[in-house]
Amino acid sequence: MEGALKKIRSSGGRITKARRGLIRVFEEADKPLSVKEIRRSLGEIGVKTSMTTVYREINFMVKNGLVKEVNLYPEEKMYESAYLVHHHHLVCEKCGRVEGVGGCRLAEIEQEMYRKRGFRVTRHSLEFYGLCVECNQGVGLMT
Amino acid sequence: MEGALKKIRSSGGRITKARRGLIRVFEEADKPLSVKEIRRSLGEIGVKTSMTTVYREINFMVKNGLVKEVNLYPEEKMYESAYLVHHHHLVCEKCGRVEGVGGCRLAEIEQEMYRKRGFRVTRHSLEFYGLCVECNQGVGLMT
DNA sequence: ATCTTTGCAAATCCTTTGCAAGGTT
DNA sequence: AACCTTGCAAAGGATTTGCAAAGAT
Repeated sequence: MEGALKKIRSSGGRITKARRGLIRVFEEADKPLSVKEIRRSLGEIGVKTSMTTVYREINFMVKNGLVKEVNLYPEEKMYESAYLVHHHHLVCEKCGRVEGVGGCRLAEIEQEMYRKRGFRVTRHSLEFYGLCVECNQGVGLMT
Repeated sequence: MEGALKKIRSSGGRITKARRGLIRVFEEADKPLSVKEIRRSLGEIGVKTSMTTVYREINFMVKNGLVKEVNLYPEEKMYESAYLVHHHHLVCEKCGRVEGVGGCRLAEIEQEMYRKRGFRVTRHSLEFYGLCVECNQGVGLMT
């Protein structure tokens, strides 16, 4: 929260209800959110805003490094806090649940990209799709 | 080409100029294409069509397993042939070039997701972003 | 001949922008 | 007081849909 407020101030921005609300929404979110979900979440904590403001403020927060875009679905942009530690996503294609997983092991592969192809990797995006524990119950079991 | 035509027929579809053209475009593409690029590529091989048809036929081809959606940028859907062998993408953030890389080593990690969390991974999407060989020239060198 | 595909125009949906009013510093 | 942010209405784009004409089998 503090770091976020500081970034806003140092970019010449003001601390408004919408921004406080957004910071809180992203702090409390346990998965990436779509623009609509963000607006709904704001509403749930008593911050009423227009879609216009949500769009504008999300862009502001992305530009200032408070929030990151996440590429889960080709249909819809999702956003999550930029303060989360690096992780990947497990997306259940049945119920839609999204979990984060830490323990990234791509560093070695990235170095190899540089050695073998001269491509200097600065970031990556990795998502797994499938069935979560609950949706997977009984699938493939011989009963 | 043959496999593709067969899939179209077996889904009750007809072999039209647009579809032949699309199959050729995807066979010859060396990177994922946006809807606009697809239309342009069609034009270049002499297949004039409307945007409407491009949208409709791409969706048809995705639904019938000829083409896959690729999640390179949150801004824009991209498409590539579903007949390519599994690969990931290297996206240069300076010049926009996109290369494919084979040699996926995520199988073990996927098994671990199942053992440790019960999540059954069926597919994944991995893209690397950074600077390609050419754009990387001289960067970081002490001259 | 029958059923599918095409392209236009219109409809929809999502996102951005201009601007006057209100909020923050 | 100066400057930033908000929300409305309107504009701009992208994608989808209805429908009559053209095309494929």
